[in-house]
Amino acid sequence: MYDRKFLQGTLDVLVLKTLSWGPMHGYGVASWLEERTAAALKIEEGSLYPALHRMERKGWIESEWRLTENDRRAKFYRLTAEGRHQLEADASGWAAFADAVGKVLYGTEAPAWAS
Amino acid sequence: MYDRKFLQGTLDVLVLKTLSWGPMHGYGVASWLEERTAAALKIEEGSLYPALHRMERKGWIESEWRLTENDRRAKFYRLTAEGRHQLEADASGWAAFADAVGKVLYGTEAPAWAS
DNA sequence: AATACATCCCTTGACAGTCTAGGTATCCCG
DNA sequence: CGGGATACCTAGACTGTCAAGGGATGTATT
Repeated sequence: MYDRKFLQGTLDVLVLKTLSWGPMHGYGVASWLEERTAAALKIEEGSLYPALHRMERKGWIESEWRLTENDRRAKFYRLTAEGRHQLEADASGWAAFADAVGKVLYGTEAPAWAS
Repeated sequence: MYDRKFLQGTLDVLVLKTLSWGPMHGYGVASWLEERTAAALKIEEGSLYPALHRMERKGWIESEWRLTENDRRAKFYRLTAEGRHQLEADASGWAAFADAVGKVLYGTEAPAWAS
């Protein structure tokens, strides 16, 4: 059970990665993320939709109203070329960050001042 | 070069882990974190000191004015038992979160809707 | 003696992102 | 008809980070 606070800043890259598989609507993105991570990640709608709008304003994704398989209207988001660039940058950024945190949390090398 | 935005929520556990090696002052904690991660992490003082005060209020750490090796006055922080509990919880929480994000970012299993 | 740099502490104000808690509408199933 | 799933949205509170300032003292350089 992870702590929600870590999500900060990571939601964007998670959504971008999800959309890199193909266009999908917000609800579907959230569902897949939760399913894919065995509910370890819980995506709140109050975080998701602002994030989608934010990224659309930035030109990372584009939207289009379409019908789902269930004949419901939904706004499908699609990665732009810029969004794909952003995804690559953020994915490697995350890797570097996670690696740095891992060094601290799971490293066994004691600091000099540790008696 | 990681993106600073990911730090959100992680600073506390990084500081707690650093202090788990023994008491240290704020400046020393920041220096060690930056050195340990090869400057991948940059700890801003404007984030660090509020974090220390926050954690002291929560009872995770305790402080005491002492002299450093260089004969400078500095506020040394020490983990409390509660802080050690918090560290364990947050460390495993981080691991779970990082694992979940990793599944999404580096997984090769395509969603059903990916044609 | 003056200057610079490193060590050590702190706070204020702006800002960004998340969450809670609401709201709307349609469809399907019992 | 009621409830739950699907699908969208926003307002307001909150939290944490950052930029940009501040001060004080020790050491090294000039």
